[in-house]
Amino acid sequence: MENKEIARVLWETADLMEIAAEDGFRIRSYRNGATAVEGYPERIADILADPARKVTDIPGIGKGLAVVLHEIVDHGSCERRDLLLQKFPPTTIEFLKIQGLGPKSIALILEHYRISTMDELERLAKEEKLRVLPRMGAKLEEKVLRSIAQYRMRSGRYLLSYAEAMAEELAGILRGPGVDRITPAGSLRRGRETVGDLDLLVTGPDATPALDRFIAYSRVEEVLGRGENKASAKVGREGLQVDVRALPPASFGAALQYFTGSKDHNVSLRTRAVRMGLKLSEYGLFRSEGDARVAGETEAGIYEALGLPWIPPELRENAGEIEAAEEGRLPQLVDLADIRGDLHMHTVETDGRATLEEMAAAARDRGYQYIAITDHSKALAMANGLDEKRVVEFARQVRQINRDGLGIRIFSGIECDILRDGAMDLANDALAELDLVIGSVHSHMNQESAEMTDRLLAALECPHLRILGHPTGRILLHRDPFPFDFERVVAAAVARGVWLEINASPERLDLHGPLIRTAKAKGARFTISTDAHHPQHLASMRYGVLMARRGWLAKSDIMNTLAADEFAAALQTRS
DNA sequence: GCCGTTTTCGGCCCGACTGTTTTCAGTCG
Repeated sequence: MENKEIARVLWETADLMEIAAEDGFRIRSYRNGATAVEGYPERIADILADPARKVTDIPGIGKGLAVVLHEIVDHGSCERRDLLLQKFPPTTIEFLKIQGLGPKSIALILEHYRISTMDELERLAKEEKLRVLPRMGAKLEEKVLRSIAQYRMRSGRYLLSYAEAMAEELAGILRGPGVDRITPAGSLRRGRETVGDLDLLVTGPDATPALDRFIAYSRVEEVLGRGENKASAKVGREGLQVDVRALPPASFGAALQYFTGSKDHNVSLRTRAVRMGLKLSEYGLFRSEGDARVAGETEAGIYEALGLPWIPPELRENAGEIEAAEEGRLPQLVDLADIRGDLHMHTVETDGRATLEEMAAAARDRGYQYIAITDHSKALAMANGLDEKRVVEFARQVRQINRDGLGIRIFSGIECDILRDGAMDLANDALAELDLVIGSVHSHMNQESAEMTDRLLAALECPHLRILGHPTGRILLHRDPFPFDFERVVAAAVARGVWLEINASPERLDLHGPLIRTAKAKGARFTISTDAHHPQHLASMRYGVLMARRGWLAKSDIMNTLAADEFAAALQTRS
């Protein structure tokens, strides 16, 4: 059993405990334990199996959770969870995702009505049966119905990071004699921030046995189909649909192109082929007359035969990329290797899980020249945000660290809350002490568009603000972006020399491709940052780079591709 | 349930908003 699965059981148990109104601190311990397990570099199952090792050496795991971990690894669940599930069916945990419903309300509803599915919850709200319960009213019913609608729209999609991990896991299963390459296609390959299903292409002289290995894999929950060249199944507890295709090397390029999509891109490409007297399918590029094969072994060969340079998958959204390719205007897209520093991260000073030194060491190991430490400001009380006094002390400390030399340059920074009226959460003279101020919205996200726009415009007036953090505030599959006049805010940011963050956290990926393109057209400059709360999160940079590529950005559009001295100089000047 | 310890128990992250109240519980971040 992998750490992720163990953590998942712990998270779920904690949710159930919350609905059951168990002790809050115990619930917290379960969640801490889940985080610890999830992020642990070794397999917990291995440690448990080794009599010379103790899981209780892991911070956050004590005697109690050690027993629980044994139970989970041995039979996939623990006693506490099993007992709770008798009272609250597993589907009711999903109710926690409905805005306006917390554990107390869910417990109350379940006390009065025997329901277990989202449909039944929806019916209760529609039939005005929630408002008869204490502390519930018409407004709540409305909110619940709205939120269920959103929930439905999101369900069936998965985070890019989840799909990517699944693709890697399955590649390990598919690999074998006769298999040369295993390549994810579809929206995962295009770097879309969420993925509906996973397409894996397997090629080699004898690729079909890989389909058997796939079907036999222990994490396959339900086989949907198995043909000669294709197998489909739902994999993992979340039921991600995976299609595995076995392909002969001769048509691999054509299949990769076809299954990468997007559908609209392919339609345009096929239309183009027809105009040229050709015919494009997943089997290759052929002459319309006579069926002679023109290309198919490689993707590049297909594009070339169509008179185009190879188009990076991130651009294949039929959003002008074919025209640009034709005219030789495809951008030289930024690469992960271009990134020289990470400009948004948290430490134990607020809600991060590692010290400044640990984050710096991890960044240095990634080959970065610099980082900015940007903990939260005081408005985020739950995160123990920094007040003016702590900010000034922190800036002094960073200056000292840079004198001592950690092998990487540290910029002192802050992720300062933008308050509801657009004021910054910290006084200007404190912000002036810092090298880099990110301004972010973390509260009152339900403001009307006009109000939110004014709020952001007001924040941009702050002379110390350099970066607008996660500009739309969205949390993927969980919270929609808050409404505001994006173009007006971008125009103001450009005018004031404020850069836009591309937040690389896989739950955010904010900004995304289309907004990035809009902003670039208005002259915006960008930073890509991970918002890391743990050294491992620094690896999320690649997702941010994917967003930038989907936004057609080149290295020169992104400030943290600059060398340390150039970046420091850029911080000094308002461009 | 974890942790730390002045070793066996007390502290652990809190403030604001919302809708439902009629003085505040529950949700959210």
